[in-house]
Amino acid sequence: MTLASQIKHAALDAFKHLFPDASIDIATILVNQTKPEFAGDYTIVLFPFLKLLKQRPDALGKQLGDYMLEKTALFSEYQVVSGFLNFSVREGYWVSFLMNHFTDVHFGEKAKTDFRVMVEYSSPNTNKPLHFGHLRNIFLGWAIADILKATGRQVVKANLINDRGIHICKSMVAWQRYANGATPESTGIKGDHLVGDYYVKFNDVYKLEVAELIARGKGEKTAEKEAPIMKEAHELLRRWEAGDQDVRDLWQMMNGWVYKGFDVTYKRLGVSFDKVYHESDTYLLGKKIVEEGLDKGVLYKKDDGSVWVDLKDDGLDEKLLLRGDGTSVYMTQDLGTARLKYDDFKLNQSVYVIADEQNYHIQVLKLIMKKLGEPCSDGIYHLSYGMVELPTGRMKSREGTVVDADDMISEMVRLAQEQTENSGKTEGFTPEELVKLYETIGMGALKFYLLRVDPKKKMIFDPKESIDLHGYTATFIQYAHARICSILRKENVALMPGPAHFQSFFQETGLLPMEKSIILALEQYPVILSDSADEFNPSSVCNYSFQLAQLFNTFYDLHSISKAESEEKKQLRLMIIIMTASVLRHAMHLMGIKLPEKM
RNA sequence: GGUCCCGUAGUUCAAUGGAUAGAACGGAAGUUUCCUAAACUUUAAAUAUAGGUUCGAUUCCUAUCGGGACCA
Repeated sequence: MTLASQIKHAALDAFKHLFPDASIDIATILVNQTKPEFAGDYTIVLFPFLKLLKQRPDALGKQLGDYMLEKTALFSEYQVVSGFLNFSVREGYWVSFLMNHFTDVHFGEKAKTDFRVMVEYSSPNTNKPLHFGHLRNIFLGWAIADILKATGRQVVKANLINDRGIHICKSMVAWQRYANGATPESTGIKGDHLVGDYYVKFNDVYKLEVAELIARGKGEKTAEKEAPIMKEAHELLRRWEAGDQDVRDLWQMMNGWVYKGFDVTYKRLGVSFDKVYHESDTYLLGKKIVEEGLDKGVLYKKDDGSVWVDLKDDGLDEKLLLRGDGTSVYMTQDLGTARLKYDDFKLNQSVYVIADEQNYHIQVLKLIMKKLGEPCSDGIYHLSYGMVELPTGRMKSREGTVVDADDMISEMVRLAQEQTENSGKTEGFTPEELVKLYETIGMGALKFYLLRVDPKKKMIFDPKESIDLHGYTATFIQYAHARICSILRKENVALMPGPAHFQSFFQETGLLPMEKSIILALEQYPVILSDSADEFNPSSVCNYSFQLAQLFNTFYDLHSISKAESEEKKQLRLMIIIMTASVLRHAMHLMGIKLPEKM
């Protein structure tokens, strides 16, 4: 049990004993870290209980403090300062905590349960390459999946590829018309980019054709409908749905190029999936579910044959589920996929990592599933994240303002190289090691940049400003880690030595403030992890890791480890930095970020 | 028109209703015979506005002003 919750329970006991008549919920007991300007380590806020217990702050604090001091062995002293009860934790607690955990590479994790959760993330369309926004999605999905895993869930990482629909048909038309059979092999262009180029080409041509029709006197709406290239795209889609072999072959070929391209990017990002779904496989199941819904009377048909669900009782609107011509909409295939996911894995929870522009869509999906009596409807959780925008607003592929993911990765790695070379830190590395190092620093910076912000908040990225490698960054954490490793190398201590390496001769040694601060921070890691899982928020892990690295850097500047005042101090500090490095590695590993041993 | 989200230092971000609102970048001033200065120390600088609830509000409620998303 963590220290904070031990204190809560101790306080609850004290309340029960001192005020047997009052009933106090443990949730109302607030235990905070004591502000640095006051003496103490942890603080109980007394205000919530004053009225209920008819007590003055000082008197209540004294009773509570005396009782807890006597009944537990945790505290050395306490002070009451205007409604706050500040406890100082015994040094022995910190030292034995450190000795018990400093070699535990799984520190912070929870025991495995059989709670099964799927995290669907990435989920690209196959008509264009990944962009900066996708990166936020991918890193979030990866991080939250690993956080859930570390806190005891069985996790399935899933990717749902939107491989069918008008968008890919647009690329197909443009390719047929203008590519002269160009392939990734013949052009040397990465497959997803090649297909994306023809998607752009489609829009260019489309614009011209519309303009021409308007010039010939057509209205704008009509022109947009009648532009030949658009009609061709719709014709392709119709033939695709009808199973036309030529169209299917072309579709398969071009999607194949895209998948190859995506795989290269995924590999470089260091992410993978346990299960990949394709919407071309699930949309028919979606139609079936809609028909079942009609039979159950949950859904209804309008005169034109279209199928709807009425959500007015839930404060929403009517929602279309099948068009009059029987073709499906996004919602249809999402219903199919949702059931398939459940059937495949018997999930307790199904997490969708999807941008907040689809808040309404997911809300509706969940509601419809519930109405249809689908088993996993309550388990649907929308990990909704804010879009990544440019200072000028949203990225728009039509305006060419999209920041490409592959470009961004290369740029970050290049930046890492540039800064490493500028600071003259390339000595002692082989060329291969340097390549690896630049990749580690560049990718780390990119991931951290996108994960350090609360997912719910939209973020603004200015391509003119490069992502920093100083301050609140992965680089900062990596550097702290490398410094620790450097010390351990010089001291001939393994990164993860056995406990036997250290003698248990620590008594009350007189911890320095910085020594205690770091141990205290380390002690909190399990809470950070568990909260981050509960809130689906990796940014708190980033935040914590940065603070821990900051503490270490301050400590490092203030106190020598290898030339500590005594052998005992040296041993203590070695344990502190071993555990610090270990926790940093653990936390960053969950973010998909590597920490070098040398940089 | 309807629903929802967001306004915190110059900038990018923190702060389960709790003590004097924290960081980072940028600004100013310092630190290298000493374990990696990608670091450390000091310093100036912010809760959009007006009400309300509360012992206590950046946080909850109402209105206004600004920004954004979605649904016809």
